[in-house]
Amino acid sequence: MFSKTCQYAIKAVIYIHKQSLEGKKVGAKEIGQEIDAPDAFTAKILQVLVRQHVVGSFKGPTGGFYVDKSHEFKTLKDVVLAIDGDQLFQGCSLGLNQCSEQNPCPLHFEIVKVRSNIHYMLTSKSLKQLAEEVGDGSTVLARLA
Amino acid sequence: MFSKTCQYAIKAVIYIHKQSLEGKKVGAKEIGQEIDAPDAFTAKILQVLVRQHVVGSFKGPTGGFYVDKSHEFKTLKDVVLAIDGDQLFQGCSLGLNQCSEQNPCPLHFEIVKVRSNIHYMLTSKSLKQLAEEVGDGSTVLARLA
DNA sequence: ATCATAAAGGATAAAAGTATCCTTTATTAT
DNA sequence: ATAATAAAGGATACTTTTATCCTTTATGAT
Ligand code: FES
Ligand code: FES
Repeated sequence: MFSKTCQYAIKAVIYIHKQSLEGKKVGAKEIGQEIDAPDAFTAKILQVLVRQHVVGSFKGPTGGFYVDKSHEFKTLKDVVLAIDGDQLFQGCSLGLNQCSEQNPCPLHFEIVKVRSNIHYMLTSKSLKQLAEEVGDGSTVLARLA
Repeated sequence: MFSKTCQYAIKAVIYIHKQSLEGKKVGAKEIGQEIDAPDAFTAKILQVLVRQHVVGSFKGPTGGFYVDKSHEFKTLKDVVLAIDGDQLFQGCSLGLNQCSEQNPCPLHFEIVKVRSNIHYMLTSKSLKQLAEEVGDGSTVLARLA
């Protein structure tokens, strides 16, 4: 459903939000450790997320990744779009050159429903809410091996 | 959502069903052309589907791929399981070592709903029905470039 | 000013997924 | 029996994704 890169991205963004709730900036290394992803690779992913304004970053000592008011309306959908693009939302699930209502593939009409669910999943909760759920322990970003 | 290989597999199986409706066996080459997939690669995928008893095959002249009574309860879900495995159905969408209700990732409870939709999509219609829809032109397996 | 820190960027490398080609085996038609 | 056909299998190549490492740039602390 999501590329491995995108899974990392989702977890990273939620973790950044969680730390930003406490006003903390976090480094790529720490993020990688917290979400159980290789840190150099995590850093690469974060570069993309910063370019797409999903999160902010600051260089130098006391630097790191964070979110502020300017990111408050970003959702998981923006994360997915930034990393995996719009294939999941726009493309034909069977790989036809485009998804078309007039010339549908055998899965089209069911896929439309699935997509609607996925869209809801990725937009209904704010990243802040998701971060709070991790904060209070009701969900987790990593698990012991 | 599905690997490219799996997209090919789904289209191939539906096409085989379509031809079997008319009692015809079909070769890998023809299948590849009809579903717009490389034929040698299509042949490889078909080997897996045959091993998993999703379709049948017969060697030699007049040979080819087909389905009969023994395949009548196979669904698209079996195709996806044969090619992509159970990651889509059982795995954690965020890549945690396993999906767990007790220790859920932030997307878990929404993913459960999405999965239920996907499961329905892949099991509610028989492969025969899907083949008929392609047969009567209401859906398509390929489109002109 | 200098140094330490952390993100950004570039260059590779390793692994997985996708694709091609050639040989072997089973089956049919002659 | 022989030749032709088509799937099965094996080896190899190409591409994309995932991952690592090293250098450069920006910033803050001293
Ligand atoms: S045409 Fe295939 S999903 Fe719409
Ligand atoms: S724990 Fe992640 S999907 Fe269930």
